[in-house]
Amino acid sequence: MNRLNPHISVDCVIFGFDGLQLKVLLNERELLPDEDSSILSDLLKLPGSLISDTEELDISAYRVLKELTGLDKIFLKQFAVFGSPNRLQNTNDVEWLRKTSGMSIERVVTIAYYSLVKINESNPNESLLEKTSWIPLNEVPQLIFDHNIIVNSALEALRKEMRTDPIGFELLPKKFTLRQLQNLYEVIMGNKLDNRNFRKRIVKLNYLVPLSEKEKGVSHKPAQLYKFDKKTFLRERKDIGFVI
Amino acid sequence: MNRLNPHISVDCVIFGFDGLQLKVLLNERELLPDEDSSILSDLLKLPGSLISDTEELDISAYRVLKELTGLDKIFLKQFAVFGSPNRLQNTNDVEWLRKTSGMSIERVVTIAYYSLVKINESNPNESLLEKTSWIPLNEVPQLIFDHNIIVNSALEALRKEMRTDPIGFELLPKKFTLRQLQNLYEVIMGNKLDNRNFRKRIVKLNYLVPLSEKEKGVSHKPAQLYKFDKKTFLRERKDIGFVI
DNA sequence: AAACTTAGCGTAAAAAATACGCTAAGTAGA
DNA sequence: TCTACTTAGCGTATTTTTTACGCTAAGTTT
Repeated sequence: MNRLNPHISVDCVIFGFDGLQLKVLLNERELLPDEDSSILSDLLKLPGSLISDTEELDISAYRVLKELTGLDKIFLKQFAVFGSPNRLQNTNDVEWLRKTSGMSIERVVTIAYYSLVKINESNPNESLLEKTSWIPLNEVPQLIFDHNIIVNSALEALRKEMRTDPIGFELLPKKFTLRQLQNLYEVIMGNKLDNRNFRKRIVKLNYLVPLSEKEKGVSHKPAQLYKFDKKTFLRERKDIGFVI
Repeated sequence: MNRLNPHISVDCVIFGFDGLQLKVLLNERELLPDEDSSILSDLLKLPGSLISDTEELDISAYRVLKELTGLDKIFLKQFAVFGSPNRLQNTNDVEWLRKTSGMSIERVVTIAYYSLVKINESNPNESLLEKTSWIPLNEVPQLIFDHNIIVNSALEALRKEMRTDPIGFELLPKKFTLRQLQNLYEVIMGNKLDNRNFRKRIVKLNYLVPLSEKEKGVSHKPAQLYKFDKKTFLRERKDIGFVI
């Protein structure tokens, strides 16, 4: 990696779904030698980095993701930019940023991405394991800088995208049950769905293919596993309407 | 306005609709003294500016818009970021940028906005009038830098947004006919709609209110004028579904 | 007055969304 | 092995929305 550009960064809101809850992957920011952790409340941050000066923005984001999750072909979407002149307010945090980057920092415009990760397939970098954790969305504490705003904004962007694109599968294992799929949509969109009608809706979709396998290790009737066939989806995709 | 930040700019894709065509507002970039215009093909550019170092990003974009259209309460949406390390390739253009900004330029990350303007109410700044023109989307020539890519990307973002939000009205006069509305959606979404079914769809919407006025100056039966009632829309907005 | 264009109303059929009843297949605990 | 319990999974009837298409009315232009 080349020289860092101290004016522009990328931050990633990494979403994961454990079957019941939507979670987000957060980093601890290291304490500075002279900091007293007991009086600091915002020690968690979004994974991110200043960009390298010769690097595509998306590649910067992928780099951050790869370091953290060990995955490299994961869903990534640039959804907003945060560049308020005074978004770096907390002087402790600015000091931390200055020291860890080794550069003098004035204003940093950050390009925000959200990413969807199959939580069970992700394999956090061992060395970072202790400093990284999946936090349920409704338990996210106060974060560094404006990172709470970025998380909320990412969630809205995700919801919006889910209304028009089938990206939910990025959060599920390759083989999933209809129950998992339904839970996912219920949690993210925030409304209950009728079991039976949901099912009927799925059966009509040719790009959701039932496998000849069943769920294992559950304490009730095991459900059929399905997979998402992206090719079929793209081929059959019908023009959705529009709102007036 | 304060000191400029030579690393970050805003660019605006300003859309307008004349009743039949979707157009975009473009600027001429001035010739440098030693340039031969006859050998240059890309002399048009998107309106934009390096940001001021103390300015919110959105405010920078509004500033550009205000200067160009004389309007200040217009629809503006940040939709993408373009920051490829080599997006400023053409050396003539870089030289132009260097001279007009008075700064040394290396890599510029641009925050892209699109804006929707009521074309008949806009009132371009007199001094800029000669250097600004509305170009139909399918006649946009080769532009400076990566601005063609930005225009195409803006159009896609606009289409996507129109599927879920009633933003088309931003492009129409306050009082409009159903024919105008239908033309607008046909042009942007790229498909013909049935006259009669379109009409029925509208009548059901309480936020599209018929006025007691009719169209004037047309060579056929004048149509009823309608207006968009945003308050009613927000109040009655129903949860739209989602794609799986 | 005739030709023409767009506005505007209506009806029937097809498709999609909703509401709800019920059985089947498995697990866990007694 | 029996019973209780949980979730899977199929079906049907009703309502709502979308689609397709026929037709008349009200203006303008020649």
